[in-house]
Amino acid sequence: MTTSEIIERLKQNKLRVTPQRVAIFEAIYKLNNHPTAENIINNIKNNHPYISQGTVYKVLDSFVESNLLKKVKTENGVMRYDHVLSAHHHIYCQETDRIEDYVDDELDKIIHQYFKKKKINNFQIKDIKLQISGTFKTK
Amino acid sequence: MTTSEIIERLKQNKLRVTPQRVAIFEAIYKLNNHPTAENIINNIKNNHPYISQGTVYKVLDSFVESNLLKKVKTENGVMRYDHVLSAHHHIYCQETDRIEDYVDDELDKIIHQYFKKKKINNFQIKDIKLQISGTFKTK
DNA sequence: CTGCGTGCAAATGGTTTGCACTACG
DNA sequence: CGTAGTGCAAACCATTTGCACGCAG
Repeated sequence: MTTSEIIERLKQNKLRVTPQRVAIFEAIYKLNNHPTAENIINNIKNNHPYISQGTVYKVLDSFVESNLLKKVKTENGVMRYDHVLSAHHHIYCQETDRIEDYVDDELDKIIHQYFKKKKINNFQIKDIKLQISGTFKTK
Repeated sequence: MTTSEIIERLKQNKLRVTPQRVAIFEAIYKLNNHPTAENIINNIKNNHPYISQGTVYKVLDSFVESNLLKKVKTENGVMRYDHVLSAHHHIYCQETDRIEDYVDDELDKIIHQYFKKKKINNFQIKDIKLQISGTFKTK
């Protein structure tokens, strides 16, 4: 994603284009493994040494507000920011703490059909997410 | 669960029996909706005014260590403690913040079979949890 | 020029920790 | 009795907030 595309993206969402916002946007797309706020701050510091972490949090919130990102809460309670917007599940590696997205329409269909037949008492399902935990094989 | 059963349970797990531990154990079984540490502290204060919250956290950790409880981290980042030990999923009500357990062997079987056929690249699955979000119907 | 965005530093809040004291076994 | 458990208060740490200043539109 180029800088001008990012600027376009921000404008579309009626967000003022500031160097900080652009830098944060770039960082998230560069670090495309669900970075934490800390990851983002560190990544930005390389190119843009002057950015305050309060701002990073505020910008991230504004991105979430505008649906450019999703906030994901992890096992150990730190937020991660996810730029994949379509519905997807998460694969979580217990050893390396890595999170990968997992999209599987077939699986979604199976689960969806299952719950079509089998209702849960007095509950209206809006969304189902899987968390698949395990380890990456280091072949 | 009676007090003597609780004491038995603690002994089985080689945990010293103290009034604090018994009180916390009781509270968790009374508040059987995945209480937070805060819920537990408030509940205990009614009968046992003198208990420090540091202790509550330590006791909860020791219970988790001994597999008497499971720690669950929720959307908004607070820990909840869950005394259901068998594998289960969670139903999360977006309106009331309520969490219910959901056990469904048939569903587990379907998902398990699905992943038997369809492997995920270089990943060994240890555990799959569903988070079912939605709202309880207020008939 | 007007107000949104930024930087800074202080506040927050759930959880953890260190240490002296207590009481279980 | 000795050691694990407790109470207390201070520390932690990711995140949030308040406010004065700066820059985008």
